[in-house]
Amino acid sequence: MRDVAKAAGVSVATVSHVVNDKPGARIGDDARRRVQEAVVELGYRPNALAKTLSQGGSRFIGLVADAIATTPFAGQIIHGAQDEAWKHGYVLLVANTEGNAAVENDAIAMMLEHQVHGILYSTWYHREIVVPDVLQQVDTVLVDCFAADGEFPAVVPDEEQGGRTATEELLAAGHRRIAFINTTTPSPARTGRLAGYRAALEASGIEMDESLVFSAEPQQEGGYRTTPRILESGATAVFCHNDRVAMGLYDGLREAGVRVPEDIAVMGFDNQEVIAAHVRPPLSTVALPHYELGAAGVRVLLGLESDESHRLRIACPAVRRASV
Amino acid sequence: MRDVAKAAGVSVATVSHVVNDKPGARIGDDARRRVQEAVVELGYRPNALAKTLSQGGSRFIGLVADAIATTPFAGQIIHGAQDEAWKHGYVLLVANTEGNAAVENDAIAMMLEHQVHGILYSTWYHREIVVPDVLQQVDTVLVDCFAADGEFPAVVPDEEQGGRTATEELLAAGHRRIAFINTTTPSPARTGRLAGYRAALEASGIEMDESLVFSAEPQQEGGYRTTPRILESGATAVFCHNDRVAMGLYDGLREAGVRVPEDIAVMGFDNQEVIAAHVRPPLSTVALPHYELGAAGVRVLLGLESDESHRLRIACPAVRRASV
DNA sequence: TTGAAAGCGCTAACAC
DNA sequence: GTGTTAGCGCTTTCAA
Repeated sequence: MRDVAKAAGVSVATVSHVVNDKPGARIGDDARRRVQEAVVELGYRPNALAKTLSQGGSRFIGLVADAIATTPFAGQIIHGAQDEAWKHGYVLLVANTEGNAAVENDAIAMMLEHQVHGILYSTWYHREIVVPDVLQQVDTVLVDCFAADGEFPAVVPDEEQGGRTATEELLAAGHRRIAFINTTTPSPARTGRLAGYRAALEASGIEMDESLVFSAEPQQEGGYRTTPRILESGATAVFCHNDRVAMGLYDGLREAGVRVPEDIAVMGFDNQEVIAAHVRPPLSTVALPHYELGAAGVRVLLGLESDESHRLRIACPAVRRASV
Repeated sequence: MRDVAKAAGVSVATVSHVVNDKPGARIGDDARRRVQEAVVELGYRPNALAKTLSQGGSRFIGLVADAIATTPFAGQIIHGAQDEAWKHGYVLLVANTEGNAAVENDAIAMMLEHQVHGILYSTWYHREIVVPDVLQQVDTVLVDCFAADGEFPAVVPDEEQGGRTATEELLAAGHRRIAFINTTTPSPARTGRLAGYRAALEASGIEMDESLVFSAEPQQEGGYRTTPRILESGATAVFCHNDRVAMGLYDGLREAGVRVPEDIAVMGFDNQEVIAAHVRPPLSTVALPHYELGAAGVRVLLGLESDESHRLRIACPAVRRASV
C-alpha cells in the first residue's frame, strides 16, 4: 500500500480511501485516477488480515462439522453457509471433527484465535446435542442439531412437515392404504416424520391403521427385511423413513416380482442423490434442506433472521421422480 | 495481551515469550508462573491474525473445490487436507465454486487477500484442467486434476494401478474370463483403468480378449443395459468402471436370476460408501484415495513431499467386501 | 481535498 | 532474565 501511495504520489490514507471507496471522502478525480492506475500497475491486493486488525472484528465465520468426509450432507451445509456468508462479505473457516471432542476443542480454539465473528456448529443428522463449553465464549448457532435447554439458537429441518409432505404425495396419487417404515432409532426424525404421517392421514379423513407402521433399521438391510410384511399388509404405497430403506425395499420388491410404481408406490426421505436419482425407477422422495440449513445458519448468526422459539424449522420439499 | 502483562507485572514481550514457549528465552520460573496464571485468569487468547501480521506469512492454506455439495468425494479431500494442514499448524480456508469461473476468481482473490501460504486447487473427479490465471500469483498444487503443460505440481490417483488391482482381485479368486465395463467418457480414468486391466491379464499370462471390454455410460443405467451382453460373453467375473455401473449391473443380474458372487463375481471402482457398502451383496471395489489426495496435496504444498515428474500418483487400494 | 500520526495485537532485535 | 521499541499493513481521526 505504501508502494501504491508512492507511485501515485499520494499518502497511504488517500490510497485507503480510494480502494475502499469510502463514502464521506472527497478525493480529487485526478488523485483517484492515479491511485487506481498504481493499483493495477503494481497488482496491489489489500491485506485482509491487517484490515481486520485495525478495524477490530474480522469477517470470518467458523463452521465446525462432525462428518464432512463421510456424507455428502455436510458438503451441502458448507455450500449453503458459504454462499450466504460471501453474500455478506464473510469468509468461512471450516473444521472437520469427525466427532472427536478433542479435535473439536482445538478447532474451536483455533477459530477463536482467528477472531471469528461467530460459529456454526453443525451435525450431519438432526439430533439433540450437548454443546461444548468453549462455545459459551462466542456467538454460536446450531445447525441441524439443537441443545436440550434451547440456550443456543438452532436451525433444523422440519421433520413433521416433511413426513406430512411425503404422505401427501402418496395420497395425491390416490393411495389410501399407505404403509410407513419408520426407523428404530429414537430421533427427531423418527417422531417428527411419524407425526407428519399421522397428520396427513388425518387431514385426509383416513383412519390411522397402526398395523401399517413398521420399524426397521435405517439402512438398506432394514428395508429389504421389511418387504414380506409390507406385501402381506396389503398396502399400495410405502413411505420409507429414508432413501436407503427405500433402496432395500426396492431390492426386496424386485425379488418378489413386484413392480414400482405400477404395483406399489414408494416414497423415500433425505434425497440422497447417489441413491434416489439413480435407482430404478428413480425414487420420489423428500429433501433434507441442508443447503438452506447452512444458509439460514449464517443468517441467524448475523442477526438477519431469527425465531422466537430459538429453533428455526426449515421446510423439506418433495422431490418427484418416478416411484409414485 | 497488555492486560495479561499488567496482571502478571511483566512486559508484553515476556508474555509473548511464555505463551509461545520461545526456545531461546530465559524466563524466571516465577515470572513464567505469574504469566500463566494471568492467562487463565483473564481467559486470554492470542490473536492469530495479529501474529500473522507481525511475522509476515500466515498459516492459512486455501482449498478451492468445484463440487463440495454434490459428492462426498470433495469432503474427503477436505478432510485429508485439513488433518495434514493442522498437523503442521496450518488452517484451511475452504471455497466451493461449483464449477463457476467467476466464483472461482473471487474465491482465489479472497484467499490471496488473506495471505494464504498457498492454494490447493481440487476437482471432484480426476481430469485435465486449464488453470485459472490468478493462480500464477501463488504457490499452487493441483489435487485430483492436472494441467496439460505440467506447470503446476499435481497429486492424482493412480488409475492404472487401480485397474490392475481390481483385476488382480478377480484373478486371485480364480477367474480367467474377466469382462471390463469401461466408461464411454474420455478421461484419465478410462485409459488408466483399461491399461491396468490389460497389464494384470498380461502378467497372469491370459490373452486379452477384446470382446470382453464393453463401453457404457458411467451410471447405473449403463451397467444395467450392459447386462445382457455380459451374460452372453460367458465372463465369470466383471470389473466395472465404477460402483454406480456395478449397481446397475446388480439390478440387471438380479432380474436375470444370476447370483453375485456365486454365478458371477463383480468388482467396482471408487468405493462410494453409500453404494458399495450397502448394496446386496456388499460390493468389493477399489477405493479412490481422496483423503490421501488432500493430505498429499498439502504435503507437496509445504515442500514436504515431491515428485520429479510433477505428478504424484497415489495408490488406489482394494476394498474387499462380498461380491467376489 | 489531502496528509500525518496514532493505534489494532503481536513479534523480534536489542538494550539493560 | 526482562523490558523497550520498532515495525507488520491498514484505518481513522484530525489538522492543514
